[in-house]
Amino acid sequence: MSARAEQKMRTRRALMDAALRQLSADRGFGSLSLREVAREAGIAPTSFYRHFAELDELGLALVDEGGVALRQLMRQARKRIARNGSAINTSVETFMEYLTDNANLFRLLLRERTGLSKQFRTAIQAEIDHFVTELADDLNRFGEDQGKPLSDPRLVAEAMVTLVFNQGAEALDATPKEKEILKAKLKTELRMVLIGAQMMAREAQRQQARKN
Amino acid sequence: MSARAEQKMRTRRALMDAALRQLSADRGFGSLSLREVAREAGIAPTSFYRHFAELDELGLALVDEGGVALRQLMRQARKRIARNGSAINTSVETFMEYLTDNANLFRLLLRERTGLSKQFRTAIQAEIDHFVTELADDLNRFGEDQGKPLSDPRLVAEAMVTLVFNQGAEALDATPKEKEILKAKLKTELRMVLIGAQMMAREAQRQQARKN
DNA sequence: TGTACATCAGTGAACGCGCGTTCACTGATGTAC
DNA sequence: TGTACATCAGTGAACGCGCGTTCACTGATGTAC
Repeated sequence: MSARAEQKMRTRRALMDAALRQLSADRGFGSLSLREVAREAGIAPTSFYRHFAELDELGLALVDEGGVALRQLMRQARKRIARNGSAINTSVETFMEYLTDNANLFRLLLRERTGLSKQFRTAIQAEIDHFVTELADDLNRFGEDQGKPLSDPRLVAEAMVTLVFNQGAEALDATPKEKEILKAKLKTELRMVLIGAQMMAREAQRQQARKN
Repeated sequence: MSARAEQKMRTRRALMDAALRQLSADRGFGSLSLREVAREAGIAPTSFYRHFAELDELGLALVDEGGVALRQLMRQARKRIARNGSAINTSVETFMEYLTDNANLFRLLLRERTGLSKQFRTAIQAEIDHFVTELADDLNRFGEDQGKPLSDPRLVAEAMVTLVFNQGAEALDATPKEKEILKAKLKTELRMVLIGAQMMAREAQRQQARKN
């Protein structure tokens, strides 16, 4: 790549990092201003337009990065589960690790998922849907392997993701001690859903058997 | 009350209604301006200060109203459950009814629960905690009555409220048809959690028995 | 009931501020020959 | 390799805008006697 192109990439990166740095418990993406982000990145406000047509475009680029992080997280969790077993424990531990390492990126996903801009919500929903689909596949495969099929794996996956993301949002601003408590709670919640779904599948099977 | 005090109350009400009216899928409380709310309420911007010291104070008054709605909802649900049985079905139906009737009030609660202002989050969390506590009591009583105790009723209540509020947020901008689907999904999710918690309690009992 | 004074919800002009966006520019980097 | 021209990331001045907040005011309502 030419030196010019490399420099351009570096500045683009600086803008995205500047925006991420300014996200926190009290600053949503919607409260950032173009001038502020440019200032933080060390460039003139007008230079911003060499990289993005508007602030939201930068936001969507960050959402993309969040999606990448989610997919990486899933791959990592699978690898670890294959080694350790203990799917729920391992998944929660992996999730929390990623959450901590990419706090502001997840903050963006978790916050803007129900945020102001339709465009943001749609983009994030797509990433989450992908995540849910993958999880549903895993749950299904896992259940069949163990001879404990699940009723409605997709719904189970949705419920689990809802619970995970919600505790995630709380964990973002929690102390390490609080995080441990949240992890324990989350694991129990997930186990409840999983066991409930197994019982419901068993019940449905029994009813089916009676009919035949 | 004096005519003057009555007029003042009416204006205050008009300000709160104006703010509520401007909340929607694309407008969070944080994006409202004092001037806009005053304009919509039909008074001069400066008159706003006769009623609230700042915009957030109005927002917190709305959160209070949301809390009242939540408590009313709970009372209503209990009454109906006493009549119909079918706790989950009835609760979900009642919740969705309230959600629809007070769409923008719930929008405020659901959105600002994870929103920008610490003050808002704290106030809303307090309302939700109260809600969770009541639900946990109900679950506990209900479980004992039926001879099916629950493991950790408080945690079950938290998981349920998380699921309910999340589907609620989605239902806010859903068509009636989509709402029916969301209701069905939510009921199934709640059933999974409940059954799972019952199974876990039974399992714990068995282990306890073995030890003795 | 009538009068004189106090209260106070609502007003309009004015302020300074940070914002997003435009524009014509500069000067280093890239390219064609 | 050297030269002449093209590209384009970054700039600084300038714009109009809506914002929150202050201030001194008005005039209807309330109160004391």
